[in-house]
Amino acid sequence: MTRKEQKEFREKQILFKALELFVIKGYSETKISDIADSLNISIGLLFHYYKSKEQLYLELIKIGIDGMKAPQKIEYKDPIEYFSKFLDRLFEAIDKEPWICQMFILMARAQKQGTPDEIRELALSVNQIELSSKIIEEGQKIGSIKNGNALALSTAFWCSVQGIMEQKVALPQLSLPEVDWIVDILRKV
Amino acid sequence: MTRKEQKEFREKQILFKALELFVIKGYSETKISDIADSLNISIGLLFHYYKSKEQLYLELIKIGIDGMKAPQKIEYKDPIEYFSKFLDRLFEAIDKEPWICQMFILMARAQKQGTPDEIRELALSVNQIELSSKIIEEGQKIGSIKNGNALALSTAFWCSVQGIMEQKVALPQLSLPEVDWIVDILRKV
DNA sequence: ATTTATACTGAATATTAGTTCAATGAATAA
DNA sequence: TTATTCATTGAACTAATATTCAGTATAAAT
Repeated sequence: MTRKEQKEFREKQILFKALELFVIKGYSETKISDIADSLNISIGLLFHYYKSKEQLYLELIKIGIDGMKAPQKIEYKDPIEYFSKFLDRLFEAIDKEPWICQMFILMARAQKQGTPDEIRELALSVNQIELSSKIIEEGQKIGSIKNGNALALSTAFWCSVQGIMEQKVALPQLSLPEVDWIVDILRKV
Repeated sequence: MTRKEQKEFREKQILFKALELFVIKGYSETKISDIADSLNISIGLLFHYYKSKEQLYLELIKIGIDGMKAPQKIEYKDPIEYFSKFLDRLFEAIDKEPWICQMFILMARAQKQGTPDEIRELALSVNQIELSSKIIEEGQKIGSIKNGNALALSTAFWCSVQGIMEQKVALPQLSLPEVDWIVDILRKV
């Protein structure tokens, strides 16, 4: 393996192990030595690639933000269809790539108190709840989404999705619920 | 104030401040000195009442378990009505006593990885999701709750409730969503 | 009034975990 | 081939924070 390859390999290896451990144990509860040990590398080597634990967190959040900013080309006539398709794709992606579920959770947690300020602000820069409330308002106009405060509806929807992701990580054996069950939070009966 | 009263006062004072800080900052991120400082007492005094930080966590979880085990005398004909009433009461209680919301979150978090084993197992001993799935099955029989894996439905429901509680603590200004929106996860259309 | 128990403090200590660094050997460039 | 760069390690250093403790003041008991 060339040095360039080795570097890229290590960087990714460390990053993804950090993501995994940050999510299952929590950021503060994860020791640098946990990451190093589970990769069978020295602590010194980890610091050779990332200058601090917080830097590692930061790099992950940057990746998460890039992923969320990538234009989601979801075609839809009815906004309900948008959320339905979104969840379909999310669940499908998670089945194939567990790290997507982990990233989803990391981003959500990073927005909360207890996160280093710089990181928290970054994570807060992409606000899924607010974006969705615009689409919800469309749905309310055409009568497919129930009426009421769109922001609160969006909050209920995303909280539900996040809660399910958290559950998935805590108890992987548990099967994901039907997409329709979650979309029913929005759907007008 | 008599010594007995003083003792009880301090014990509660410390316990509830710990609950508040554990929930808004996270257990690991909360320093013993944070608790002591915000109560204007010395660190030594805190250790006079509780022998360790983990002990404090344990005492809180015990209280949480007692609260959940207290028989919930909710009268209902239709299981949907049970969940509706349950949430009504929960939201009402939270409005009056913020610590109930905090306790709800602490219990949920304690069940996840990253928690000291002894505490995690204790928290896992009361499983709201499993209990509710029994009631959901009743509702499926009489046709008021949508069909499908009752445990997964229960999971979706409780994840949603938990997500909303977390949101409430992170951003208290945000208003709670309508109870009906959440119950719609269960309701058969 | 004297003694005893305990609420309380501030400083000292212990422990944990993040970070630095000098040394080694292997890959790359000259 | 020789020099240089860099991946890697393990031990040392440091910072943060949990925990202990000797001492003081005050309430309770004798």
